Amino acid sequence: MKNEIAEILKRSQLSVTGSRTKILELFQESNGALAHADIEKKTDESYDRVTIYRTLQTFVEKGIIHTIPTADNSIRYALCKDECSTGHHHDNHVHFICDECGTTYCLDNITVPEIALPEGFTQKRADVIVSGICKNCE
Amino acid sequence: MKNEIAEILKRSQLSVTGSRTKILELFQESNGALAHADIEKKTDESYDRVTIYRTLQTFVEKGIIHTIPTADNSIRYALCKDECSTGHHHDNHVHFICDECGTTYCLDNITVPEIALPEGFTQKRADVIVSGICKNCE
DNA sequence: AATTATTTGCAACATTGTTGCATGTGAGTA
DNA sequence: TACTCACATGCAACAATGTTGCAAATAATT
Repeated sequence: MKNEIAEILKRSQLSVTGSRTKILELFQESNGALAHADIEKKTDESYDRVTIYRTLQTFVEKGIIHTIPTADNSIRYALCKDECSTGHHHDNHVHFICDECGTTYCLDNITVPEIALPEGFTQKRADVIVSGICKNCE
Repeated sequence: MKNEIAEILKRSQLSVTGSRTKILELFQESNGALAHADIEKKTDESYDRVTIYRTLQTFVEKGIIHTIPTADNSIRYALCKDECSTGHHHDNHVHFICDECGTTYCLDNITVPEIALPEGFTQKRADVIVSGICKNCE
């Protein structure tokens, strides 16, 4: 388990450090999306706020996690599936955000439909954000 | 023109004031999405920051504008089409955000495909965020 | 024109995110 | 294992963004 995490970090040419290991662990456990604030809480404030910001940035750059667009202004992050990092294709994500509890679910099994863009527009990425009430809040 | 704006405000039971008229005007002109910062600039700082925040909140509540989810955390707003305010149906929006210049386009002519949600999830709204390079930046 | 309800601006604060720099730690090498 | 160097961390200070309470100003109603 810890080994697996170390592997991921090394593959991305990142040093294996306490904060990175811990944060990656959190993502694997949570199985959903995390915002900066969530991570701060779950790590019990053992890491500096700045470190968390930088770790998240690094992870995004290396393609380990990706951001999820939200309408309230809190960036959320989720683990990338393997395909993300290949770069051979569009990054497509479907997420569900609960209006009630704010939990963000990755709906990986659903495919993003193709969107026909007007002339001159190039698509790099497509996100579908469905919001409403989740199964725990109904 | 000004009359039309006053009409919209009255229909929502809002007093017709300088800031509200001006901000609504901006939305009608821009024909795209605006963030708080854009509005501050375009109004030449003649209105207090707080007023702009509150005006935007009010407009959202009244269904005059809607928020657009973004991955950088800056909330953007755009005018609602008439259907928005009826509430008889899902609110569906397709937007294109340019990675280069940040301009947000509303792609109203494109329909959001139906997303099949897992059991227990209720959809209130669906946003499709396509990002990439727009026609001006290619 | 006077009254009332609403809106605005100010001040103060809270939250979120960024940058520079000194210190500490991990990874590679002798 | 000890040494070196690159990189990661924490701290401090700052910048941007958003919120709240309250008094003054303005719009709507009579």
